[in-house]
Amino acid sequence: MQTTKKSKAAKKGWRTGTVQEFLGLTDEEAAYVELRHQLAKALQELRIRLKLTQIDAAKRLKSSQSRVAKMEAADATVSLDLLLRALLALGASPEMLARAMRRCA
Amino acid sequence: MQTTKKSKAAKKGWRTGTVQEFLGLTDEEAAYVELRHQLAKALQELRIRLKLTQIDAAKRLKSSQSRVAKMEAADATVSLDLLLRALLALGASPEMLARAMRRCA
DNA sequence: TGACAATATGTCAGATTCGACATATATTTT
DNA sequence: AAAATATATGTCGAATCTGACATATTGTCA
Repeated sequence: MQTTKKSKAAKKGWRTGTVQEFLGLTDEEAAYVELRHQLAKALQELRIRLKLTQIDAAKRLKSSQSRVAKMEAADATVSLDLLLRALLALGASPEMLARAMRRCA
Repeated sequence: MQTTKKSKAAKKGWRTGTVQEFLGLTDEEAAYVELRHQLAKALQELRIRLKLTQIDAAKRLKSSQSRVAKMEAADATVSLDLLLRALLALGASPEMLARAMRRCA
């Protein structure tokens, strides 16, 4: 779609730009947020591939359903630490983690 | 050197095995520890490549020299979260992180 | 539709992790 | 080898993160 969407938006008087610009994030912060989202997504995909409910997953992780929901939503109260431990607990391979990292680029 | 070292050790009456076996870690715990160590090493390598002292690095990370030392030592009081934020703050690329992950395999 | 399972969101006390400081131990320079 | 620099280790109050629970919302099937 290239510039189509953007120029249409401009006509309507919208300002355009990246989320990063809008929130005034540094590159580092943006990378951090992106990383969290990629890992969160990887976690959800893995859980679903294993055909587990969030409650099932919570048991394996020795956590609670609500926390699993927050992990998958990359909620601000969830650390990268927890996300990674959760992925490992569901059997994610280093390869899988590496792929998630790559997606941030 | 294959089995040489191991068999020599056996002759001397040493028990052999992995650190994981010795400490009785689950696969998940072992992977977590390994991950921490790889990231810690990557951080140190990056800092040195940038010719920064731990104090210099601490300033960029808005942290303290002692904490940087602990990060590089993969100290138990340092979270993966902090390690990753530190790497990003020093400008590590997603590619670099992916490589560190891979090394865990 | 209404019941039921799954997921999402808000809150909080206890646990963990944080930066900072003091101090010990290398390592380098003179 | 003493001084100067760099790194490592111990401790602590404050800040953040965690699991658990309550509750709301969404999705699914009879």
